[in-house]
Amino acid sequence: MTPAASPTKRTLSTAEERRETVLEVGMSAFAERGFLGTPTTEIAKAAGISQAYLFRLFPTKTELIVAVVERANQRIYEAFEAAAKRAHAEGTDPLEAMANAYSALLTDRVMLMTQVHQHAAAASLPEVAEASRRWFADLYALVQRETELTTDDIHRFFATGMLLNVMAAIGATDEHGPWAQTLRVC
Amino acid sequence: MTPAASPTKRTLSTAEERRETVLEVGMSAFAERGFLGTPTTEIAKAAGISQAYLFRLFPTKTELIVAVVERANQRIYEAFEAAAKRAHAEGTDPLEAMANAYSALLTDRVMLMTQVHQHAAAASLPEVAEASRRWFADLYALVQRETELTTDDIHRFFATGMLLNVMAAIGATDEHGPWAQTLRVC
DNA sequence: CCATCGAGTGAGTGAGTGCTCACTCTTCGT
DNA sequence: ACGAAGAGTGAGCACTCACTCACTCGATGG
Repeated sequence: MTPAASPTKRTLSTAEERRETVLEVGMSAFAERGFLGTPTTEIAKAAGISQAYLFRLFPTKTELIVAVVERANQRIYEAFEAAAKRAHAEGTDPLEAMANAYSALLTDRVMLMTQVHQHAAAASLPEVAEASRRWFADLYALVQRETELTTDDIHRFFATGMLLNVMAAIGATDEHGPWAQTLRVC
Repeated sequence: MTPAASPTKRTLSTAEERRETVLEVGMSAFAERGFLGTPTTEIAKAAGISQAYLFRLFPTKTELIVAVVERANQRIYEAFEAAAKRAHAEGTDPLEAMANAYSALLTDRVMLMTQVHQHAAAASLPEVAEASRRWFADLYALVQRETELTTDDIHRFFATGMLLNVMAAIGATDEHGPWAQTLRVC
């Protein structure tokens, strides 16, 4: 049983690779049923590892939740950053670019629901609340730096984003009537 | 052990009175730790009844959750309605009156968190999503009828409300910096 | 070839958790 | 005075959940 051939073929993954997988499938799972509503067994199964090993990678469920939240927020930040950079290079409106980037992210139900669950979980998990605030501050600074808009416009920008979150979360579509059509516009 | 005296004194409550109490303390309990995070035992204890009886009053936990959500939404609607009526009588701006009414409601942490948890729970509980949509539609109709504003202004009104929700949920206060000061204004 | 170490798991465990059932005690109309 | 209807509960069932431990096995350097 000498593994003479295929020197780069690994049957075991590194812990870091596994953590990566767990974060990814964990985010999906949490998005569907919420942080408390999703058991760790389910995430372990989806990641293709035992629950016991999941707890070696993330010592508590809370730590996994916080890691998922951090990653989702980071992804939003990077999308905004890239959109602004592109807009500047192309000479188009950076705010519009960022708004479009956010809309695009929200079409991914996983990102959307992670946002909403994050805000709900902030009440019981101080680490989540802290992370939310930190990324809000960073995002605000980014928008302010890249657009040089008035605080009033920036307020409107974020407010619209939060309304979009809620509309999507409660499943409001244009068919539900004029109210949904009006409130779902960016 | 004859209860000879005190003929009008009732030691038992009616089921309706109990349901009322359960709704009230249930809303508080759910607000703190979320719908899934709050066990029914805790609510029963807070309401001063056995868990067994709680399940006679509300046959499933989900039914209790939906009842709590309905009540919170109804309270918001009534607050808006009263504010608009008062504004019309006094000749002041009805939109401003409703905005103030909402701000006042949000100072009650129970109402605030019930809103946020409702939006998060909408993903897993279709009844909650349906209730959210129904009350949003009613609220929209009310604002439109009472203010005769452009859809753009109504959009801004609701968007601001949702942003306020989130800011409060993640515990953002003015001390957290200029971003919080800007985004927390109505 | 072997020692060492990191990857990985089967099989739990104790503390809940929603919900049920058989039963008791009050109230109230007649 | 009595009996039906309603208020109310103790005890527990069936199941789930986060988390643990003793253990196996594959990879890698010397």
